[in-house]
Formats: sequence, C-alpha cells, structure tokens
Amino acid sequence: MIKETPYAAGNQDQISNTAPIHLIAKNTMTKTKQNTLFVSTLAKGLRLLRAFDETHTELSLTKLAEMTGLEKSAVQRLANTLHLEGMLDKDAETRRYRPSHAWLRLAYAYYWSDALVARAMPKLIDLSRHLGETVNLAELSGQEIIYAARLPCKRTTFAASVPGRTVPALSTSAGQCILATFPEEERAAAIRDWLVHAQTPRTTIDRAEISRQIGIVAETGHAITHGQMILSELGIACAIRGPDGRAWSAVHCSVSEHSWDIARIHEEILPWLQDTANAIQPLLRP
Amino acid sequence: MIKETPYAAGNQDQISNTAPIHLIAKNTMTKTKQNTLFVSTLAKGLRLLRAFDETHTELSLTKLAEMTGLEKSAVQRLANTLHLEGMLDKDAETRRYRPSHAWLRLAYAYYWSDALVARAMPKLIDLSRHLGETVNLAELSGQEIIYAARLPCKRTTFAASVPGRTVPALSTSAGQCILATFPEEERAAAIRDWLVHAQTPRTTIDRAEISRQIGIVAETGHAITHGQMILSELGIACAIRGPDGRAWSAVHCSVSEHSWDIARIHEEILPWLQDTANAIQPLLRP
DNA sequence: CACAAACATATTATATAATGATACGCTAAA
DNA sequence: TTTAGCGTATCATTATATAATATGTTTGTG
Repeated sequence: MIKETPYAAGNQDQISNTAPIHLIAKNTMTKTKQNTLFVSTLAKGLRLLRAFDETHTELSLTKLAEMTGLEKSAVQRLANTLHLEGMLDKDAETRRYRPSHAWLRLAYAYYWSDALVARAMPKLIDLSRHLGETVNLAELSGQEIIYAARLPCKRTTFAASVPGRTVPALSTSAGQCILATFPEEERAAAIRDWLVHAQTPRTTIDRAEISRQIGIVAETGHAITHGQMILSELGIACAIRGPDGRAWSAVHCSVSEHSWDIARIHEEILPWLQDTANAIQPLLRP
Repeated sequence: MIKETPYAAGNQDQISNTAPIHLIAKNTMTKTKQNTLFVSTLAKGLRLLRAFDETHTELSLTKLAEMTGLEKSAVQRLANTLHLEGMLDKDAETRRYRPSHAWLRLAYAYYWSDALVARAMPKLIDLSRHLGETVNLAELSGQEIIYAARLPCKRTTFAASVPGRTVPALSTSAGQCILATFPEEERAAAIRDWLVHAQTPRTTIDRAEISRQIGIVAETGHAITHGQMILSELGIACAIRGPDGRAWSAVHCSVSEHSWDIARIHEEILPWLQDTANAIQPLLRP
C-alpha cells in the first residue's frame, strides 16, 4: 500500500489503464481546464504502444489511428518518433509497425526494480526442477494477476509460457489465494467489483461461487482451480505473505488434468509449493 | 534486412539508441531546423523510461533530471504523466519513481509480435528438460545480443535468469555463431567496429582473437565461450539460419565449468542443441 | 492495362499546449 | 533555528504539436 494517488488530472485525454483503448477513441478532444502537469502528447504516444497486444502484433498507420482514436497525422508523427527512438520496428515492405527489442529491454529494467523477483528466482528454479512442472511468480496488478516470472517445464500454450501475461485475479488460483489474505471487507468488495471474464467454458463467473471458493482457500492456505484459463489445466497456488499477513503475490504451479489428480497434488506438489512461498520473504513493494 | 532507414530527423533532441543516456545530457537544447514529423516531447518522455536499468531501479525527480539532461520542470511534468498513465509507480514515502507492471505487459505484447519466440518456445522447453541445463533464445539486436527467452534450470546470477538482457554480440557464443553466418565482408566489418566490453577479467577484447574464434565457429557450426560474461560459465550456441543461410538468432546453453568439460559438451549437449536450432525454422523477421 | 481505392508520406498556417523560470512548502540535516 | 535539498505548484510566453490538405505510392479490380 505504498502507492500514492496520482495528481488529479485536468486533461481528459488520459485514459483509464484497464479500459480497452479502442473503445475510448473519438471524444477525447473535448477540452477541460488543462492540468499543466500533464503532457498529453506523451500520453498519446503511450497509447500507440498499448495498441499492440496478442491479436495486434503489427499495425499500419491507419489501423493505429483507428485503434487509438487519434488523428491520422498525429499517429504519423508519433509513430515516426517512436520508430526513430527505437521503440517501434517498421517493416519496409508492408510499412507496418511492430514492437521492437526495446520492449524487452524495458522488461529487463523492470526486473531489476522488482526485488521480489530477484528474491524468488532461485527458489522458483529449485522448485521447478524438483516438481518437473511449470511454476510461476504471480503479482497482483490492479484487479488482475500478472505473471512476472515463468519457468515452463512442459509444453503448453504460448500465453502460458511467456511473462507479462495478465488475467483477472478472481479467476486464478494465484489471485484467489492472494485475496484470501485480505481483510474480510476488502475481500468482499473485490469479489463484488473486480472483473471476471469467461476465458473458457469452465471459467467460474458466478461471484457467489468465487466467494465460496476463496472462503475455502482462506482456511486451507492454498488455492486449486480447474481449467479457468486453459481447459484441462490445473492451477495450484500459495500466497507469499508480507509481515502483516497480507499478500500481494503468489507462487503458482500449472499442471495437466491428464497426469495429475487432487490427491497426488496434495502429496507431491502442495508441500513444496507452500515451502517455497514461505521461503520468499516479505519485502517492501506494493 | 527488412528494416528501413528511419526518416532523417531534423530535431536533434533525439538520441542514439545504444549510447548511454546520461552521457548525452545538456547540449540537447540547441535547436536546428525542426522536423515536423518528430515529436520531441514524446522522445523526452521515453528518455525517462530508459533512465532505469540494473543500477538505477528507482529514481527521484532530481536524479531523473540529472540523468536525462532535461529541465527539472520538464521531468516533473513528464514523470507525472507517466505515473498517471500507469507507466511509472511512485513510492509515496520517498517520492521516487519505479518501473511499473506496464513494462511487463509491453514485453508480453512484444512476445506475440515475435514469431520466432512462438516457434522456438516448445522446442526450447524440450531441450532444457532433456539437458537439465539453462537454455536461451538469443536474437541479434544492433551490435548486441538480446536474450528473448530464458529457461533457467540451475541457480545462476539474476542477470542470467531474466529475459531482455543485452550483451555485446562479439563477446558471446550466440553472437559469434550468428556472425559466423554473415558474408565475409560484413563479418569483418562487425569484428572491426562493433562494441566489446570487458565484463569479466576473462572477456576477450582482442579483436584479432575474436576474429580467429569466429573463423573456427564458421567451420564447426557452433560456438563455445569461457567466462565471457560470468566467470566459470561456459556458453554454447548454435545459430538459427534463415533460408539464405544467414542467421539473426541462436539457441544458447549455459553451463558451469565445474560440472562440464569440452568433451562431454560435445557428446551430450551439442547434438541436441544443433538439432533444436535446425528445428526452429526460418521466418520473416529482420 | 487502366482506373480507383487505400494508404503512406510530405507540407504549412494556426493556436494549442509544452516550456522553463520562479515561487512555495515540506523534510531532514547542521 | 537555520539552511539545504527536493518536491510541488503557478503562469506568461512562444515554441511546438496540430489538423487539414496535398502529393506520392502501392494494391487490387473491372
């Protein structure tokens, strides 16, 4: 809880972080009292970066304009700037832009700034070697879980093997066991308000059911979910608690339903998972 | 070689990608003919992002101003904007800024845009499981190698276990075996001009020696280096060639000198490494 | 092959919006 | 208590981003 509330912003060009960009568009040009501490040009540039995702891996100028809701010429200038600055690669043939290696460099800088990752990494490596299964370090990021470190051991979906993926906290074992450490009231509010999204046919979207599950998690100290994000995937997670007992991260293990059942998970995975989570000590980060 | 040369830039606020930011500073304010396709405000914002690295994990406003060479007030505005946009976290006590989770989200978007990673990932997982050793996917990025995907199997340094790290191509097995696939002339130019940096006491900085090594690599088809980046580390790499025979990426394996010798590497690692590299087919990316 | 549509690229007048100087206030050290 | 250092806030000025438009280039179609 160290994060502070950002300055109230006068310029409404800025967009909420979680909302899908392409839904905002257009009406961003209505001006209000300008906050001189907000540089809208920079914010617009960032919108271009955020336009890229799983389904938009390379974008033309016009597509970029469409997605960001910015003027064609603005996009032209901003994209060109990002290209010159090495933030976007440009395909000479198709003239389309793509994320550059600089995006990975930023991730590298992030890793050094997140003390938890440094702390966890060696222990996660040991764990994954011992289990022979995929383990992840998950952190709470708003209403979502972000997989900060991933050690895939078995072939799996691409989404499950690269870091940086975010999923609704309520729909994941990691999110559930983090929430289970929250004080009653906050937990209830989260269960009521936070986003859920039916990723698979088996994703639990009933909030009462989610509440019940998290209740159990709070008692047992671990969470197990079935096919919430990927069918036939079992997610097992233990929270990493801070000194106050509250967690904002978790150790997560992902296995296949076809090779594991609940009994074996309890015997062969949970003890080691719990151990690893405990061993990664509390730190100062949000 | 699909990348195109960016527009000539009129505004010299922009900085070369590879040069250390803090060395540029100051004299960026001398104006020239403005290129209207270059948005200097955006470029300045990016400078703030790039100010963060291994050694600068959280920065105060004044430190940020010092490092970027920007006015105190400019930094104030830009940092505040980045904070509002969710690109920088702010410690409420120390008032210092840090990379946010958004940096990992960008990395995630990058991964989807890089078809090679998607292609390589399952094969790298198999390889790392088979060898029981750390394997990486390395891509050429300017004069450097960037580790795009990392599958650490043994405890190692933090730098060697997170993706996004860049190292001089000439000093790494991955870089050497990529360069070995280049036409004679280009290779020579690279050996002559590209940066090298004495990371450890054992890093080869003699370009003649590097040239000799790459010559051998070109014949054998693989590269092995000793303690170039980390003492007691052996790096083994095989290039991933495109249809024209030229490579811009490599599969890399990192093992400890204490548990491996050259003979065993030839027997137990190289065949599988080579196999994996061959199996990851040519794609269209730069 | 010609024509049109779609898109990228380039230019310019205009006023919006970034600028940087400065002042204020807080905290911690002297 | 004073001072230094830093973060925060304000504002007049004009540099700089803007959006409209024109030009060039590629792609696809009748």
